[in-house]
Amino acid sequence: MQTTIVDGLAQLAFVIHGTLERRAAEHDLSMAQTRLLGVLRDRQPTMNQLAKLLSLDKSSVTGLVDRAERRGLVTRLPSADDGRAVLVALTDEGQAIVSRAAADFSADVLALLDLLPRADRVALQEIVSRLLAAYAADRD
Amino acid sequence: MQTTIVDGLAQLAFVIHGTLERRAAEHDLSMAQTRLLGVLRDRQPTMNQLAKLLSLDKSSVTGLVDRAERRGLVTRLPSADDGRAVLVALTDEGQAIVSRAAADFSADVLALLDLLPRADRVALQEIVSRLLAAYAADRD
DNA sequence: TAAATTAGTTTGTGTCACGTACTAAATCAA
DNA sequence: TTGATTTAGTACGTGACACAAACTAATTTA
Repeated sequence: MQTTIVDGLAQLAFVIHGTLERRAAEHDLSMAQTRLLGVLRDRQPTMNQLAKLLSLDKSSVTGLVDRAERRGLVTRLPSADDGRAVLVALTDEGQAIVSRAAADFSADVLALLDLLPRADRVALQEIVSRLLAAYAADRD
Repeated sequence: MQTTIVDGLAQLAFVIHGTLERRAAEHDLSMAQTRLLGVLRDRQPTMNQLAKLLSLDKSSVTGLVDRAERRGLVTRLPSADDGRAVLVALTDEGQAIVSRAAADFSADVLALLDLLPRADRVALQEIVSRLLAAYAADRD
């Protein structure tokens, strides 16, 4: 059966995805909110850019940002360049919560990897890097 | 800041998860519906067992199965053992659609892996197998 | 400068997940 | 055996989420 590697990767993807979901939930974050905060960690995009970054319809982003803003995790700022545009940024609280969730998630994944012998960890990192690079190159 | 192994694995998990989501969507299946049909491929559980398999509240499963049944993908059957229980099973159409979606997803993941040199593919398969085995053993 | 485009919100629809309350069947206790 | 409790499943109400279509306001373009 050739599908072994497919099943394995799918299982691994679900394990990692589930880990993130669980850790995010501990901070009362849904996956949608988590993705929003994650994207805003090193950016201050417009609503439109945000929609592209998250692969969502712009009307979906309005609601997502509304709820995050209501919780004090993000702010809407006017754009200096374009009077129509709105910039979205993390608040200090948003910054703090996403940092904590990311650290928790990181610890979980590192603990998972600690189950492997060191040589496997090193090899896995290299292979995954190559795979993602090839995937990115292929997506052009 | 370099890309860490945690980031790499998270990215890979999202790529694979997104691939499944996209392929499922081509068959008008949400992730929730896809998980439902996937679980029913080799089982005919009660609503209660289904809730445990999917880690959902039983009231959530009622709605999920309602919508799948309305689309003709699953059926509710009476249980011979327990007059309260309801068995859920795939219809022929449900079977067909989940098989097609699984085949499409499999093809995508194999195409992704084809971007790697053969030695990497082999190594990846082995490492992922070991990782999942260790994870399962750890979960006892 | 009038027309077309773009950014964002509003509104309406559907899915999804949860908690609570409910009905009916099965099990337990006395 | 029968009355009380537990269990399986559904109904209902709420809220997050995602989309499409219609709308307003600002910016470009012709």
